[in-house]
Amino acid sequence: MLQLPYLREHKEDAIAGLKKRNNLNATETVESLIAMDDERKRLQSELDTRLARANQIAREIGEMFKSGKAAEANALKEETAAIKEESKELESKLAETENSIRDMLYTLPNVPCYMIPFGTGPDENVVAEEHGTIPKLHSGAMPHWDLAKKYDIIDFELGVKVTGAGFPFYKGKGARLQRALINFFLERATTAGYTEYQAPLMVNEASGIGTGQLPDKEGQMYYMPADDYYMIPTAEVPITNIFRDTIQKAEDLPIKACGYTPCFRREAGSYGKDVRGLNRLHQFDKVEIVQIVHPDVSYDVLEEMRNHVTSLLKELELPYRVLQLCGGDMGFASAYTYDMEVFSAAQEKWLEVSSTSNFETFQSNRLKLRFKDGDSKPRLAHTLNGSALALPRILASLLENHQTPEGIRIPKVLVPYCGFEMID
RNA sequence: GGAGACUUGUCCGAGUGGUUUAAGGAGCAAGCCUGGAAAGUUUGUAUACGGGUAACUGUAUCGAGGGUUCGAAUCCCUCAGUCUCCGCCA
Repeated sequence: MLQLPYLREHKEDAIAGLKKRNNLNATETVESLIAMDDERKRLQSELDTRLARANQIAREIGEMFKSGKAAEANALKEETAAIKEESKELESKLAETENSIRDMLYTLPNVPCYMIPFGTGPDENVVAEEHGTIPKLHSGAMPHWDLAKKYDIIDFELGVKVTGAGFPFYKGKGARLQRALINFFLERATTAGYTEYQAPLMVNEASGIGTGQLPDKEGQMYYMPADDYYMIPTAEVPITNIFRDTIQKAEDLPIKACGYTPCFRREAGSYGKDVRGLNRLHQFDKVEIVQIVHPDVSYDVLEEMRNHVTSLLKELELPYRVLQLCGGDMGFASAYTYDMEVFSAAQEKWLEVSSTSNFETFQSNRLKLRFKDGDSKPRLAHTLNGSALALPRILASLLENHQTPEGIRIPKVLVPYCGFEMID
């Protein structure tokens, strides 16, 4: 959520930035927010005047009762009736104005960093880095969904029977490989200084609001009405919300946290070959890394996180590229996003396996996540997160790229984690 | 799921309608004291939104939200959470 003082002081920058997101009427929105905020201030100070008077009267009445002047006290009481009525009216107008401001701010996306290019969609993302060579597959090479069947390591039909489409079973070496990947990713994250958490897989509404999934995008999350909980779409939600409503000490920054969780996404309306096999699931596994940092260093930290993610891909011997997303393709809360994609050799396409973003103060403002340097005023921290990594597409790419006529070769780095060298 | 007790500031803790503008203590910070430190002592020590160049000042916040009252940490209602006991349970 953007901050009103920021919108006031950097109005032109904010509007220009929002326009990078194809935001049709950024100017109008920002102008009307500022006007509503002026109104809010006016109402607030009028209300404060009334309340100050009412408090004063209450104190005077107290004194009078004490000194036995009950009659005078009763006379004073009459004055309060009018004040109360005015206060009530001002209060409800104020609440109304505050709600309108809040609703508008909730639906307003983050202002992209000044370095972010214009662009209306995925085609205009910028390739920031490419690494590795695309493997030449032997004749008879298969896409991962056929490999999964051939080696009996993933069962999509069984998932449909037990739950529904998008909830596969991993089986035998498939399951062990998943577990190996999770352990490998967690091991690398904790070595890099991230504290590991095992988080709840359901969150309450306040947490969904804190990281920006609510109130706008409840459609992407599974919802449990009996208890008013949401299944997490990413570990970012519980892990970042650990720090909601806190004031950190500057010397404790950066805070680095990571966690493995299954992730649940409804992804309504998806279909076709883009969602075939492991390409898009309703439940998938992911290791997430999160940092809470001082605003001065957040862009250095973003590069650090990018390097962390790409080093994993190198170790897994997967060809990858890093995209710098353009304004039109960036997520709602992000100021700057890198997407990491691996090449899936049999499908012959790039698959997104990580999205690593700097949210600047957009999340921390919603979360009320601040830090304090000595006696200075609390300031909003910057938050960042990244997938490190999402499993299914890594698995798809591993299976397809490393397939041989003899079986699927496990990258060396994973062998100690899964305990076998080939799936055959 | 049932019954009861409870939730106060950074922490502990007092407070059942009006000098509570939240006692007292601990911690922390600064000053004094000291050769230096400890002890002692004094002062300060929350957050949000306003007004003011500033000193300062107004309002709100005692788990959350509502209500009663001229006035609520205190009384009433709803909800959440913690603890104890009972029931059920991996």
